[in-house]
Amino acid sequence: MNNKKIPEATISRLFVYLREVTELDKVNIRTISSSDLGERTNLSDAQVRKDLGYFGQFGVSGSGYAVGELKQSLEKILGKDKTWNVAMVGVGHLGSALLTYSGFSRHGLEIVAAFDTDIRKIGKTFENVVIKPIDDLSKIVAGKNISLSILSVPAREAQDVADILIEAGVKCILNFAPVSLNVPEHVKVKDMDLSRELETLAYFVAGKTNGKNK
Amino acid sequence: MNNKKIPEATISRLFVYLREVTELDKVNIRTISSSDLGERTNLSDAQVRKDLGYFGQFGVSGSGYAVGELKQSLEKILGKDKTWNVAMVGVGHLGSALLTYSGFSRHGLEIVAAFDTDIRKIGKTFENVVIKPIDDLSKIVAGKNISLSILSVPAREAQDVADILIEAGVKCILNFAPVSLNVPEHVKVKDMDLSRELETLAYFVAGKTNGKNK
DNA sequence: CGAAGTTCGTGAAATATATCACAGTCCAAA
DNA sequence: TTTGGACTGTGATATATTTCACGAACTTCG
Repeated sequence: MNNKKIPEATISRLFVYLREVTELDKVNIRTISSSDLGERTNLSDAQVRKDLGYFGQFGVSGSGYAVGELKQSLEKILGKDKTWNVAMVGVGHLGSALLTYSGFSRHGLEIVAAFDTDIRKIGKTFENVVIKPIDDLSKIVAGKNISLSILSVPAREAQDVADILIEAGVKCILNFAPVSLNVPEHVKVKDMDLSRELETLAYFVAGKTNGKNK
Repeated sequence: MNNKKIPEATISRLFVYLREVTELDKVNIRTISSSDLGERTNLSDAQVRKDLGYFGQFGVSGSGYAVGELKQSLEKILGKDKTWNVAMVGVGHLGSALLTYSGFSRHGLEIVAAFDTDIRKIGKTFENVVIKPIDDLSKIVAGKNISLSILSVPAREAQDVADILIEAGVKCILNFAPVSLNVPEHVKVKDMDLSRELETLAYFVAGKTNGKNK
């Protein structure tokens, strides 16, 4: 194990490796080399080894990585023994879709509270989560020890809601609103700007391809 | 204007700048400096100037950038005079939420076709888009000149569907399925793995904060 | 008009990240 | 055991991206 700062991209890839070895484990594959794992994840063998190398030595020269062990190690590193409570703010189309999305809980992410300003939505239930008014956010977030949040409110409300979340003690925001949030140092935001991502992809194939003039 | 390869991150930020100058334009602010624009987007002034510098000289020493001109230039650079047809595959919770999401069309992204394998969904309409069977995908994608796609099918089907999309001529995939897609060189994929993003955020605040042991 | 103060544009430096390449380790087979 | 082949772990190298820093351009004001 070395002490260098670990790139965020490395952590993100670790989850991909974990996903892969979990699959391998299911089908009783016992061993995998960095190059095979790289092939399955569209990464280079060196990248795989380097990423894992930040956390210790998991491999065996000559044969590769023991799938079961690597899976356990990754789970340990990534805190898969933990469960995270998540607050959802903004229960529109996207928010309600995410509330009913079972993928989160499979990964130890439990949406335990949901909030909206729309009085017509308050009191409704999605997947056992009752929608509460934003005014209750602070109390509930503190009470349920929530440090992760998903923000899917309209752009114009996003900053205000983010401020409330942060004030309440939330440390991470997965931000679906197309705005640049201003947050203090200790809070991490990941922007999920769907239009922007799609447009950015489009940029790189434009010319070669077929957007239409308006 | 220089000829160096332009980072993808730069392009992505250009959309952010455009969003910002569009706001500024609405409220009749005529001029903005790189440092002010940086502050509004949580980026450094140098980053702003460098990004814009890839595409020419838009600024005026001493006063900054003319908002209207910069807006027009960015729109030009980013192909905002074009409209993109988008295919949506997989109309589950998430897919249908995205179909009814108006944010795309505001950005020149029109979802003009939607597909699913579930016979119960086929024929239903969301926002004027009729859900078609995957078997029709190839014909429709070619016919409507679609080069962008959103993939929100279950993980196990994702690669097969991606292959079909690519075969049909799609060039970009916004991939919500938690799998590493294998695609040819000329196709661009952006993974939107919501759980992974949230978990990656969580990793960096863990310890300082409060995931619970299972 | 000239001086003081802004702000841009951009090479150069710094930092971050990914790839290379190979010594050393391990396995399998005879 | 010994040999050949497979594979890891990791410094060194290469590439990519961001930040620095400063000359030149422009604006404003007296």
